[in-house]
Amino acid sequence: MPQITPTPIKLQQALYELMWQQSYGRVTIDAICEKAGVKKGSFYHAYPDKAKLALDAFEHFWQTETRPWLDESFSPCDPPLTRLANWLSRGLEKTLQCQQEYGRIYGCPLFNIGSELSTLEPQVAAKVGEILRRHRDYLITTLRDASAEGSVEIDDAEEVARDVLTLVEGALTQARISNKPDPVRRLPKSVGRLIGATLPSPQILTVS
Amino acid sequence: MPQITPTPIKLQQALYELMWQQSYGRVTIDAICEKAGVKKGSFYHAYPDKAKLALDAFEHFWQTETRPWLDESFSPCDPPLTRLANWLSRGLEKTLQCQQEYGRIYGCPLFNIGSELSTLEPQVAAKVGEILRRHRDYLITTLRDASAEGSVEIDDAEEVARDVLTLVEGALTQARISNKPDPVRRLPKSVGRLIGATLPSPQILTVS
DNA sequence: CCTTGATTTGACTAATTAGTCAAGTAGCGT
DNA sequence: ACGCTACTTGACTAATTAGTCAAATCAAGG
Repeated sequence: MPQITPTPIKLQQALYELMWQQSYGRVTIDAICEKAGVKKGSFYHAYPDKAKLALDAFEHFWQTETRPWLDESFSPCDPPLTRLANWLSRGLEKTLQCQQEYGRIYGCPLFNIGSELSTLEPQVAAKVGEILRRHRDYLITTLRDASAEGSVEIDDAEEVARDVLTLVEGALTQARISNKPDPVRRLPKSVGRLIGATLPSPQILTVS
Repeated sequence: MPQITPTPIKLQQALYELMWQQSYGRVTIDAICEKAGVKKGSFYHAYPDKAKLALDAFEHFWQTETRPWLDESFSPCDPPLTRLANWLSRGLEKTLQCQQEYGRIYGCPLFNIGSELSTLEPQVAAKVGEILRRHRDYLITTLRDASAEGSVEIDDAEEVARDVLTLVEGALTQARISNKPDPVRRLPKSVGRLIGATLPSPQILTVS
């Protein structure tokens, strides 16, 4: 009879936020425990090490935050280019919100942590790669739709989707390094250039 | 009468290589010293801490490696789009060489370390930003030349240069995360898409 | 209520690591 | 040769950190 406890999730959230704001390597087990309000023994009862926790942390964040967000941004309700515009607009929104809340731009944990850990924790890097692939799938679908609709001229939607994601993640990293939102602000124009189209202004979405 | 000793440079090289292959945070002072063949006391004689060493390490690598490399790749001898093609071709070359030599793709230390340290060591992040700017200047010049020549149609060379650099750095990071050269291999096509032109095949350059 | 197994706790160990320092060495000008 | 200063060394301390463990606690079924 498996008892259910909030400890693993508290640990996941704690590590996720800490490594997003700082870096994976800088976050100690003690810091995770303190943030999660949990003692170290409980950590080691729930997880054998930090890397295993990171795997769950990424998956949990994907399921509870990223996926719903992408589902809404890329709703087939909207015309394909509007989906792209919405996604970027909401991304900028989040970036600015982060800046306002923490006085700092943290960018996207996937790229930051993935790059930091690629040589040190291959399993975590693989997880990051998998989640990036999930992102890409939204773009592939959207670009295919845009192509079918005739609003862009694209030979290989997958190729272009890769480029778009690379550009967006790169811009988020630039924003983190420079602590300025400008690279993200420029994205609609940049992505437009990349796919050879002008993105429409995003449909305004009010948070419920 | 300032005595001159190779210690600082040995330390710079050691830290640079180690943090490129692993991460900044994972590299200990002891590891730097061992790699440099120097005792810890000498480290602290030369530098007050790791961050200050990193500043010099980035500058030293720029001066001795990156700058000569870019100067040659972007020689105004060649037509602008050929310069771009050369740069990307040599970048791929380096990536493959790295893979062959170390069995791993390490990407570009600027993005990796810059992103890792942006919130933890602002001075180092600022240095990274500065060096990225130097890279960008090569691209701005090149795109201006291309525009003047009429081989591309660009309204704002600086904007596009930013995008190109973002895409390239993003691709290098993708390559590091996935440990595959494909994102770098795709770059000529991707950059071509971004600037709305097809890059020529690179001029073959034999190493002296 | 009582048992059972999951969970939590706090105190513990061992290892790693940053940083210090006094003593020694090496190079250079005079 | 002498003295000055830059540099090097190895041994040291103090702090941090990962990981362990036996005992305590909790939650649920019988």
